[in-house]
Amino acid sequence: MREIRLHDTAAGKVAPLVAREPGRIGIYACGPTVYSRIHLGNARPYVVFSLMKRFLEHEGLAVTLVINVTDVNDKIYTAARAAGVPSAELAAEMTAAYVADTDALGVGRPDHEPLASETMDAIVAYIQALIDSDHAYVAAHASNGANGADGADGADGARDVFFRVRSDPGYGSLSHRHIEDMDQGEGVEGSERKEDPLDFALWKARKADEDTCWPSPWGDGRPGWHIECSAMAEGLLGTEIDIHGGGSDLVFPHHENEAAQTRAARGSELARAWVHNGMIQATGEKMAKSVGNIAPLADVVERYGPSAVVMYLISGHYRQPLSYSQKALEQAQANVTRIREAGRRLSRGPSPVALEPLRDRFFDALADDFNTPEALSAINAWIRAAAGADNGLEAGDEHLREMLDVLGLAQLLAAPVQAPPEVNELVAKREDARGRRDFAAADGLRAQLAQLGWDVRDGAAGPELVARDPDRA
RNA sequence: GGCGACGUGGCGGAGAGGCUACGCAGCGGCCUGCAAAGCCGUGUACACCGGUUCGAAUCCGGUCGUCGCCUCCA
Repeated sequence: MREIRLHDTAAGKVAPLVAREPGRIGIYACGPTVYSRIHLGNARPYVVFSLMKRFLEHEGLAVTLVINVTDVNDKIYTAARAAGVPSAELAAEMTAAYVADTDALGVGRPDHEPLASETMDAIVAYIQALIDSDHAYVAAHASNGANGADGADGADGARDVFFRVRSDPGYGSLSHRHIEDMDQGEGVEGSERKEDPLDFALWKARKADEDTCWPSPWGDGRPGWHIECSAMAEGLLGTEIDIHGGGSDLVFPHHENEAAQTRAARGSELARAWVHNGMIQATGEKMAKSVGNIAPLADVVERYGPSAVVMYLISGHYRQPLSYSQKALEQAQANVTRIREAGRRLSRGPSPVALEPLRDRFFDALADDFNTPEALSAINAWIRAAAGADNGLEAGDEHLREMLDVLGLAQLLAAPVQAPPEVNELVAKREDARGRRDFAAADGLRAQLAQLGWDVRDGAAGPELVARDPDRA
């Protein structure tokens, strides 16, 4: 088996992936907060870690991929209020939309997709463990509502619980920053109840305008953002997870806090390797809902097709920023078309042994910090070589299928769609016209066929029908 | 202000001390009634200024610029 190397944010370098348990790899990636439809930027980690799983499986490892859904969160409350629907309803609706939107990409589903709302017992127990070990504390005063809108806030005695950041000597080791260097911004919600401005919330006492809450030893409330991931990840994968991933914007504070919680409560690291993908940029900056430069995933898939979207996402190295533009997606579409055309010229079956080095180059590239652009380059080289041999007529598609499958693009080699009878009739009429050298009539029929979504290519072996854009049915 | 990335040919985007990916677009050719698809050929790029070296786009220092994080964020 190849040695697989990945960039670990904590170590700050590319290092060999050594499975916690031989032959098995657990991956936990942070998924979306479901308060609206996801955008292209949210899709990047989904695709990166899904494809990483496929690659590791190809290398003979048993992989468990977990991508969580944050369905309890301030933004959800805010969005639900604005929409005039219960927050749980909005969250459920957007979770379903997220599943549909990512399903459309065709790269597979994670093995587990835990919801924060369904992990409450474990979250509460986790917080209790942190309190018991003195790494967390219950706020001295009941929350009185940050907005002061309702004097009854917290009257039931519900309290916030905070994590004592300075109690973790390892704090900052993931994001490589020192506590002293941090802006200790004031004015953050709940700051007056914290012992230290650095501390972050594990449990938030229920506010009057929040329509969901869960019971706890500290009163009704809900979990903070970071604790849910520690709890969900541990519940499904344990600690010292092989790979913990997400967008690079999560390194601090989200992942730093997760790591601190796990060290404090369990005495071990949450993850052995932290893998972060770069941001997608639009209009020169990070694509984000708060910036307003987002491209909803569903729209992009609708417009360019799922294969082109996946191709676009792997056209750059996962750790680098990736620019979003119409042109970039169109290029990805052209690349997809090129591969599909190549597949058309291949027979089904074993590939020439002489092409194995190119296939190996593909997998070696992925083993080297998941270098998809280099891997794509190997595919192109393979295609060129395969096509060069007897016009490609003798080459089988096995290698190409194997490579594309890891990228979630094997559908590009799907058998061509059969044309309906009326289309074939038009082709026959056109052949007739061509036989009479009535090219005006022939060209007219070709235009008609194009209207119906079929291209005709006149080859030595007769006309070939090609469905236009089968990726966008 | 602190921490960290990055500046590559028209565009996207790898790589990396000497062997100068790959794709898209363009151009020329073959094929074709014309197309389409394909094939062949074609572009000597690495922000700037110094330094190290026989040799640097690749290492070191500086300059300029862009981006990310430090606050919710994939």
